[in-house]
Amino acid sequence: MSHQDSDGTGADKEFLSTFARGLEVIRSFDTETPSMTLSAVAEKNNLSRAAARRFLLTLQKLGYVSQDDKKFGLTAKVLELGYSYLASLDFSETVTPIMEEVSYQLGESCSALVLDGVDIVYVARIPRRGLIPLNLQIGARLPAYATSGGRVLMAALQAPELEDVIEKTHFEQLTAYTKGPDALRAELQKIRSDGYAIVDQELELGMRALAVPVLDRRGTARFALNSSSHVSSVSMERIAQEYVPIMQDAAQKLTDILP
Amino acid sequence: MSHQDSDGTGADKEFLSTFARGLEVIRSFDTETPSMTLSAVAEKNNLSRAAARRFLLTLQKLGYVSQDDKKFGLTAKVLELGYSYLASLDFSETVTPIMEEVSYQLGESCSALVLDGVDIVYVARIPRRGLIPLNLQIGARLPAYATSGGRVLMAALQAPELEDVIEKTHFEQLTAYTKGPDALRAELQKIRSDGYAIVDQELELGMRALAVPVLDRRGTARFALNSSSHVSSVSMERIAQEYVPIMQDAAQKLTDILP
DNA sequence: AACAATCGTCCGATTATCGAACGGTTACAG
DNA sequence: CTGTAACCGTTCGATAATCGGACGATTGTT
Repeated sequence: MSHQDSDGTGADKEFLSTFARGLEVIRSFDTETPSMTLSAVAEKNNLSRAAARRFLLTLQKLGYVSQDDKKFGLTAKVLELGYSYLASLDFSETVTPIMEEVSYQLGESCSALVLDGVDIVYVARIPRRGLIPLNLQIGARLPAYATSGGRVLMAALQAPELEDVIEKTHFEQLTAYTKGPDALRAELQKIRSDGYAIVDQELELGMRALAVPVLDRRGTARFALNSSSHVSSVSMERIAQEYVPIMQDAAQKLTDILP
Repeated sequence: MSHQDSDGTGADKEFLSTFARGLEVIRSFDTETPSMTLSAVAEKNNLSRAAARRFLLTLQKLGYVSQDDKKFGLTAKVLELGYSYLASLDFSETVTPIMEEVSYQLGESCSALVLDGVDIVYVARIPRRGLIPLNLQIGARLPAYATSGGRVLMAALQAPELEDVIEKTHFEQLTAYTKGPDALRAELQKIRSDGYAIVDQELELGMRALAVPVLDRRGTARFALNSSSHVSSVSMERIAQEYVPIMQDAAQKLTDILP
């Protein structure tokens, strides 16, 4: 027996498969199948019916799923799991007010986001009044390489981690302006010296976005603040000259606050 | 028979304790302890260090936790778990636009929420421009008994379920206006005949809230729409005469859309 | 009434999980 | 640079947790 895994069986002595499978069961509920019968859950997760039933009963006893006439569905309690993460960030008291101030000064939405693999994930958001073009809620994901927030966070990575992200990224020509890996590397250099990133219609035509990194006192990037606007409402020059100082000011305030 | 547990040991043949303990480990990360050493996790969850390590390594391999110099912390990926639930509601395409319309017409925030135990949980939200008095994000909880949304959803429950909720509720005199269990029962009767609920400063002084139930075509309440405003901005009469029809109109539109 | 498609339950077989014990690392102090 | 403290990593036999095939019960349908 090898003590390393990576053999086909994948059986790792310190991998709790029951736990991992249970998490998969939670994730197997999605838009297409918001509620499933026991058998459907079993099939979707490659479990025996008996096993699927054990997972569902466990989740039910814990309050994470409810049963409605043979069909099982998630309850709002599963949001508490994600909430553990948001609570561990502890934004609501300290960070949100500063973001509201930014949103007010710019007259635009303002979001906080972190890097997770090759994606950015929204962790806080102050929306702009009016119809929201991209309806991004907390937990929403976008590809890091094509977003301003993703770029400032990538720019803050160490070389090996950055290479890892770039390698795993699936570069797609989302608009005519979307940069590829080589142009991205050059852009990251610029971002490092500038201290902010502006992305002009690379994710979606008509949208411009600005982001700055928020560092803690040790100088490590904890998350990014971003704001996006329509091309019609603001020029690139105005973003660089008016928006950037406001965002950097907010980022500095946050640095002073963060533990 | 005796196939029921409820003996002290609690060992239930169809309860996957490894899974349940793993979920607890996720939830043990909170605002006070956003990152913990292996030993801290073990202690907080009454696990041996070896066991805690297995849970953490499993979570790490799945990408839900990351390790930073002996300290473990959740990653943004745990939000995906909660996202399974939001995806299963599938609000973003259909429900949100209607809520935006309501928010625009009323000039107030508009939220969608569901009942989970004795709490309501926000599942979608269109915020009002300006400083938000209660900064409620998706996943946030409030006590059902003192909120308009909670009341319309309680009013829609069957008698035994309703009794269960009332019994489990911890009634607190949150403001001078907060109703107790008896007044609540009477109020629920009124809500059933009116088809909407207005709560006047029972949760927080200065805040009034209106909610209507959203039914599916079979007539079961799926969630509630709510809107809250400052006492200074709108009278009770205006809520009843102007706001209610707009909300009920939106609820009807949603009924036609829902599967 | 027979059928099909579910779910619930049981129980011996299997293996996943457990934890005590030991060894290693780092940090700090004398 | 020895000693101590506070961590973490690893191992392995013991044990309990989990598995799943088989059968029975239920429900809805033709």
